[in-house]
Amino acid sequence: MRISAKCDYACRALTALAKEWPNKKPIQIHMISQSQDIPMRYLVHILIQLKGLGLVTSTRGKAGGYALLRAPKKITLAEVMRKVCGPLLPRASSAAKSESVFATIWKELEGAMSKVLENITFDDILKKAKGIDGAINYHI
Amino acid sequence: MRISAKCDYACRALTALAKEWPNKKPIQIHMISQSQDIPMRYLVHILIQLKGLGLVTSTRGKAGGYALLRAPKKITLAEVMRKVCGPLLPRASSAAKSESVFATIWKELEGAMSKVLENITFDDILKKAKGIDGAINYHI
DNA sequence: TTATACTTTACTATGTTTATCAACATAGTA
DNA sequence: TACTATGTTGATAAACATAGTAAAGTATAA
Repeated sequence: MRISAKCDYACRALTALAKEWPNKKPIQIHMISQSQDIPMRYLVHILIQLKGLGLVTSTRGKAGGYALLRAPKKITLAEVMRKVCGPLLPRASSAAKSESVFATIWKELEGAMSKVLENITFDDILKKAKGIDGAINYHI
Repeated sequence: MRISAKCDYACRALTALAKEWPNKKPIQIHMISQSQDIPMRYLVHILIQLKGLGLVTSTRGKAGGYALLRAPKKITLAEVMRKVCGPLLPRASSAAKSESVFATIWKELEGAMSKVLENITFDDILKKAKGIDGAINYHI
């Protein structure tokens, strides 16, 4: 089991947008791509999805780009993960088998994950990032 | 993010074997396939992997088959998941990016999952399954 | 009108899941 | 020993999902 690249990218992209909150100026795709080291051509699709999910808004034309639709404090990792990565349960579980022991266990596991992710907002992530960047100072 | 069918199958197969513990007689692949509703040709490969991981043993020839190598009580879901499904972290995370905020968060998440899974042994699963089978009585 | 940046569609590459088949190993029997 | 039924092992390939690329289309500020 793995967190997909797409999910990781989506979270990192949202972090980049959260950094600018509540500025009015939108951020261009290539900026996000550079700062977060995400393949630009792929990021395009992810941002469109995030827009469809009601997490970000977009502006076209010159000085266009993307911006958060809500305050970072109001966006939890749980919401993003659920929307972008989908549920934890295996696809194959049929109706009959949904009564199986493991259906119960996987749901229990999903609950434990949610508990952790509900308590992390993108405001928290910004604070954590500042700590790491300050200590290591890796980026230019 | 999803629990792969393979992981789900592996757990169900181990449950089928756990039911027979500590009988001496090995269980054939087609028996496991039938009772757990797992595609037989695929199950073959999963069992070979489980054998390589030191979870089960196999006997060839007439009356051959598979059996657990340890008591169900001594096998946790955490061990199986870690071995079969691999780590939670996204593959793409490079060395530089491993210092990223999300690398930390994904590890935290993995820890929360482990805590749940460490506390579930295949003995527990057998008991749960009995409860469900007894109540619903779905299988022939 | 024009440059710019988002939007949409189509395509390629890679990896995972599942199915098929031939080769090999073992136990029982004569 | 040789034969045979039964079952494991391993290689290969089709079907599908994911990850990433490319380029033409569309909206908007200047």
